[in-house]
Amino acid sequence: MAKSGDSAVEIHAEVQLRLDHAQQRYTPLRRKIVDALISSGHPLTIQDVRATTLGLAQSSVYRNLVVLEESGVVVKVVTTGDIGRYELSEDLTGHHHHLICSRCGAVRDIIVPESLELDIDQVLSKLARREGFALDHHRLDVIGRCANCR
Amino acid sequence: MAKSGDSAVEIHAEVQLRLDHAQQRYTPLRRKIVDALISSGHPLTIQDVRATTLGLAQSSVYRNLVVLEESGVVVKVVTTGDIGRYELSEDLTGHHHHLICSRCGAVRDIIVPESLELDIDQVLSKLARREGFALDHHRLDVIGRCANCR
DNA sequence: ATGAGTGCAAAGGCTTTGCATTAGG
DNA sequence: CCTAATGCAAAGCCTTTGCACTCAT
Repeated sequence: MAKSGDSAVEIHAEVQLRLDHAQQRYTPLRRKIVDALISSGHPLTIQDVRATTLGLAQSSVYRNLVVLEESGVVVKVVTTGDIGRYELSEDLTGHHHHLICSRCGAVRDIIVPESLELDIDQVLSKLARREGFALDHHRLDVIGRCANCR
Repeated sequence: MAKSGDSAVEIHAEVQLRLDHAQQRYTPLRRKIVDALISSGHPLTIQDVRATTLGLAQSSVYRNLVVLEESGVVVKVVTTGDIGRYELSEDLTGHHHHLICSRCGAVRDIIVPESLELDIDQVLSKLARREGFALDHHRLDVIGRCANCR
């Protein structure tokens, strides 16, 4: 499986596999979206994605992101709730968290020490079990003001 | 200041103070909204709030939640991104985190050990500083499936 | 009387869906 | 050929705004 540090070609190969598995095609448009996500390095809005290619229908971007999401290639990132942002699945790029600007919604990826991740997972898995939840993953975000919005 | 464990009357008193400070009135409708949030014990959607009082205009709920948010009484909780949910500010009810059902969006409050909170804050404040962010707060959510949605 | 709060309805903004056209296997 | 993908436009859904009416000071 693809993992942190993979090159673009390796990621594309893994995306191909996942789409195959989901019986979906890896169309040029889907490849462009994945390329945009790879090169940006942070979650992109639909408009961000559209901006990377001229004459790209909005509906196509939405629909393809749905397909990519259902195939386990991308995930929707929830920030301030207004608009959706997408990034490559963590098992393609590595586990990380987000620094979110409460004013402009900008997102930057951050990585916290493995030891802290383990502590968090240990505590949360217990709590989830106690509440009858089937734990999927955790989300640790930092909310603040980015340099531009101070 | 009000803090974890306060009774409803103490919370109402503190809300009154905050609204006064923001030069806003504590109207019957606002009191009902606060009551709904106190008694529910978890974040409520606009429709949840409306359901607590008959013949309550949707726009009034939205507008009052804006006022309450700007006055530091409630905060908007972002879960799966589709619909907004609101809860009382943490300095009225105590710091906590959320268990979020990825299917139905249900939210339950959870409290993690203080020692873990401290570890998280220490790590995140460093990372935020490094990225030029003015840290406001952190958000640690557990995403999973609730007992009903397994 | 004067300004805030409320209800109703219309407008906005992001997202989804329908349908005809085009491309891929 | 036949199904999937795309573009365009319309529809949906949650949220915000406009406006007249009511309430409180």
